[in-house]
Amino acid sequence: MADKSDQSAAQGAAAPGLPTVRTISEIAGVSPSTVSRALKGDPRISEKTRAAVAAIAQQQGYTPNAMARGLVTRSSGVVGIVLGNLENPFYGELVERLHRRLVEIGKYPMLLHIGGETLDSEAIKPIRQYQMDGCIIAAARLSSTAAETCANHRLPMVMINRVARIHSCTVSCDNYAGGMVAGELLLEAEHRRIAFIAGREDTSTSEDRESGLLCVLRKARLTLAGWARGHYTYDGGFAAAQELLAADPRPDAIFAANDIMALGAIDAIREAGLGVPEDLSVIGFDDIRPTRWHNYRLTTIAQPIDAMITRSIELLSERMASPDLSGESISIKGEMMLRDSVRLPAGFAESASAR
Amino acid sequence: MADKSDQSAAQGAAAPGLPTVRTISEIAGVSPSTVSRALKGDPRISEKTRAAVAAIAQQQGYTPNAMARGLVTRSSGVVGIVLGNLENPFYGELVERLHRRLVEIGKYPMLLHIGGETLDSEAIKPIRQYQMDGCIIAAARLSSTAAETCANHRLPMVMINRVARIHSCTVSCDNYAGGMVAGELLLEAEHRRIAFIAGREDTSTSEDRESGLLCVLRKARLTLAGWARGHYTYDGGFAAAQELLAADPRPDAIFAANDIMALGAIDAIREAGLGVPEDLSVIGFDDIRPTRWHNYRLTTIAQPIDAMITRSIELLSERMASPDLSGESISIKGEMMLRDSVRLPAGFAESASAR
DNA sequence: AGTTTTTATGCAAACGTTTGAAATCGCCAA
DNA sequence: TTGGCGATTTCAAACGTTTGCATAAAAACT
Repeated sequence: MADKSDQSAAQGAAAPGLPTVRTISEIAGVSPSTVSRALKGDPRISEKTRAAVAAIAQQQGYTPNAMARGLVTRSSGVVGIVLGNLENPFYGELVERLHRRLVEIGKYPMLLHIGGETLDSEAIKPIRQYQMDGCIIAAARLSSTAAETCANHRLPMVMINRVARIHSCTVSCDNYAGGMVAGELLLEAEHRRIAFIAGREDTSTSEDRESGLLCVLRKARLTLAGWARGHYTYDGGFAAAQELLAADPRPDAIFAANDIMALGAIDAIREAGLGVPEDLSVIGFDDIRPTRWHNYRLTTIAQPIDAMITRSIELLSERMASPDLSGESISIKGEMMLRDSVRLPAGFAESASAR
Repeated sequence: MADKSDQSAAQGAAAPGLPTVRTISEIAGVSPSTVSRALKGDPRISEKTRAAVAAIAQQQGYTPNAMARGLVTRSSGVVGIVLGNLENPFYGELVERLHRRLVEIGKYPMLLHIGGETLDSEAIKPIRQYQMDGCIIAAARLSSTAAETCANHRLPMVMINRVARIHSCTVSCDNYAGGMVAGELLLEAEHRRIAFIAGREDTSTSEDRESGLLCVLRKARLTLAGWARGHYTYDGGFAAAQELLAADPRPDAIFAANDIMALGAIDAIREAGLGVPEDLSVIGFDDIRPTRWHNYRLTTIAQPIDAMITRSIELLSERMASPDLSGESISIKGEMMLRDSVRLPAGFAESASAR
């Protein structure tokens, strides 16, 4: 009794002292190392003590200190994430599911950056400070020094929705194929004057989607009936559409490099007194939630977000296990979501459907 | 090419050995403690050595290991954040700015949870594991055990957009006043049959906005001309509006507890062949981006996001400095954004304006 | 010159965990 | 009885910082 109160006084003197591995070890009457091993199921520990330790840990509400662990294992359990502009709901949907999957594999996401800008070395400082285990980058570019830093650190890294200039992993939608599918649909709908609204400059997603469209047009011996830049924003899409509508003859269909620009385009078209799809068809890319809003019902190519995340997590996990695996690029086909913004040819009752 | 391989070899030689405080101390010919103090500007260190150490640290690309530091200072530099459903763009805007402000005060945000559900003790585990310095919670509830855990830890915590049941800090828009302003505007526009679309059950935001409206109606000796629940989603708002329109006589104005439901309501009204604002006025709450889309131009009460974040960061900082400060609740008035979804009375040319 | 003060730096012990190597204990065979 | 083996457990040294206290050197008083 004397020794017990003594002990708890010694330990508990610091009042809100959370239980540590030492606390548990003293209660269980074993050494700290045994506690550590018992809790992670090391086969060297007898079942009896394992159970005893586990019970005490549970009862004391013990949780290992991730920083102490990280310090010695040199793995923090933290994964950095970088997101594109959240004005685009696509990234909201992405981060929501990404978060869930990361937690499932025992990693916690730390926000490194949000927004479209290029990542400088300041932005990625926490990667080193917190010895992050890896990094997932959605739609942003790294400055060359930032990329170099990551490479030097052998930081496992996967980029979503952006093909890599640098040696690393990439998961994206098959943008080229998506562009082709969009083009084919518009041709089938008997459009001949097809215009394109591009995203931000120098982004592979926009360029590939455009290339896919151009490929189909070329086969049909057509050329683009208009081209404007919409910067991946609603306002940009709106302005781009206005510009395109000013042409004579005006286009009879618009393919926008993403949904949010397509929505802007629809509004511009309607504000000009024209109808979608009666006067112009519009098709987008991503399949964000607002495309399903009754005012729009935008036909679009859906990015396979879940599949993309699954693959990203796989690639990342593999590289966290063995950092020297080489870079890999995965592209996944998107799915056409037929809604009401494209005037369909009479006999068009294909398998494709959308809700 | 030769120099390139050379460089990478030089880099890779010391390969996994990042510079530590010891590396710097050896180069500088001082002790590790001096380096530590020099780098954080301890006045006991002479200016000369301070400069020398800083130069070497800079040149070696040294960054202190946050985990080692956190272990001894018991402050990790990590702040947990919890977000509501990102389908609502409000949270996207919030997190984007919140991130920026946190980084400014040297804290890094770790994502604890995204979505509307109640936080259980599993979800907040990282708070203890990573010894987080604080936590910012937007629009989610804590389970009672989770709340208890936070309280036990004296975890500095501020809730945004949700008034606290538990003892903690709260920053929100003045929802009651906002509801009144909305009601007053609708009355001034000579509406007499005003309906309300509520959010999720048991959320103070929705309830307060409704109370504000009711207060104004009562003063005008009116009662609610309809009430439906929209669960804070577009689809919910759409369905709620359909329900409200079925009444006879139907309402001539709808106040939705948030913008995204209001947008759904507008679409439902239009789909019913009615016009906004010719046949019904609609007013929302939040001022999310899509309210500015040309198809909607929704009149709404803007939440003062920047001010709310500023205050949140202040409250949090204060409590990280002295954890025993008592809880505090701040509510900030929102601003009416006049757009086109409310039919205005002829002589209405007030100062209020919106772009 | 001796004593006190100031100023600048170093020492060593933490923080909480993991982990390779060493130690203890039965137990069996030689 | 001794040696050896296998199964458990403990020891002690890391990991990279910070920080109270001691120390050394220099400066300022008697």
